[in-house]
Amino acid sequence: MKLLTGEFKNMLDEKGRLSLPARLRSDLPSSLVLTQGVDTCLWLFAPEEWEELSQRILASTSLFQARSRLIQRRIIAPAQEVEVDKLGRISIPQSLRDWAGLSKECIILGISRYVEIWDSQRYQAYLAENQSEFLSAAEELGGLTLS
Amino acid sequence: MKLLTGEFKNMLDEKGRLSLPARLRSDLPSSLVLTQGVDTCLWLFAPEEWEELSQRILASTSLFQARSRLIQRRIIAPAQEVEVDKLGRISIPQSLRDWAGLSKECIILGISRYVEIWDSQRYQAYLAENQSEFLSAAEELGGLTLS
DNA sequence: TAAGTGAGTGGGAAATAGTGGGAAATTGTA
DNA sequence: TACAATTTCCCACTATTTCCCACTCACTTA
Repeated sequence: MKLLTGEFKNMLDEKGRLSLPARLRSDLPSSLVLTQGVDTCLWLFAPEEWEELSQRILASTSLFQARSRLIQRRIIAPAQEVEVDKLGRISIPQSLRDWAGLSKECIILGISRYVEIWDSQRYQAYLAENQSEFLSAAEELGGLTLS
Repeated sequence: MKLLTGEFKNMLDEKGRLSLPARLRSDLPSSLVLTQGVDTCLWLFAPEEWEELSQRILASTSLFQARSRLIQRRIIAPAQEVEVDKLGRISIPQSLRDWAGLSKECIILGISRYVEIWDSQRYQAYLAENQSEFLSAAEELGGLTLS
């Protein structure tokens, strides 16, 4: 699969539609799966990727364990299929919009195998809060070098 | 790949384009990957270098760990492919321009396997702030000798 | 010193991407 | 069954990006 990365800022319109950045769009199919992410953002997957991820989650969780049910309810349950319209937009269901706190300005992150959608202010706050954590995580990558 | 070094000062034009210094250009392919660096600068890689680095990062991080997501969002997500136009310029996407605080005067650093792009003022400030840190880091290299 | 070459800068025109809004269709509700 | 509300489809406008070319300045070479 191609790169599928980049950080973009697009506006959610009054009808709850969001343009996918052209650079990401060209590598995505016209039918996608949108769900709640682990932080307060939405995750957008190609159907095959979602299929694989959800199967793996289901395989490692059980109906009879509280923690498992939590995971299933938080990740699997909210998933909805969305279509890319012919101008390259998706319409984000109200429930997901509310949950992620999307107001108008959104940040769209391509993370190689999937896409994240954040409310712009929340994302800035998230980065600010985690700046020092990031720096120490980066130090830990110190072992990685350019060959 | 050849040694890719040198410190250059070029101007970002009003459309967000930056000339790559001719000396670096001749050793770079016409398609490159630009992303956020760990400090407030941009990193520019040849695609193969980036491919290798990003794969190693992705392989050592997980969608389900907070620190991993932070690394992915800060390093992997902002990466975008840029083309060198036939006059040797790259067009720096708005989001990266804003993030690195590039206004007009930019410093371009060749660092052997990759290139850094700094806002001139920020780079000066960075050097000034870290002068004593540099001196002690140099001391630590004491074991290294010529030969 | 003058001409030639190469590097960097700037700007116009065309193409593309993003945004907003109307009309039709669908859904839910009374 | 009729009405209201929401969603979907379609089109138009505007801003941004991309492509192309011209200009200037500095350095080299004759």
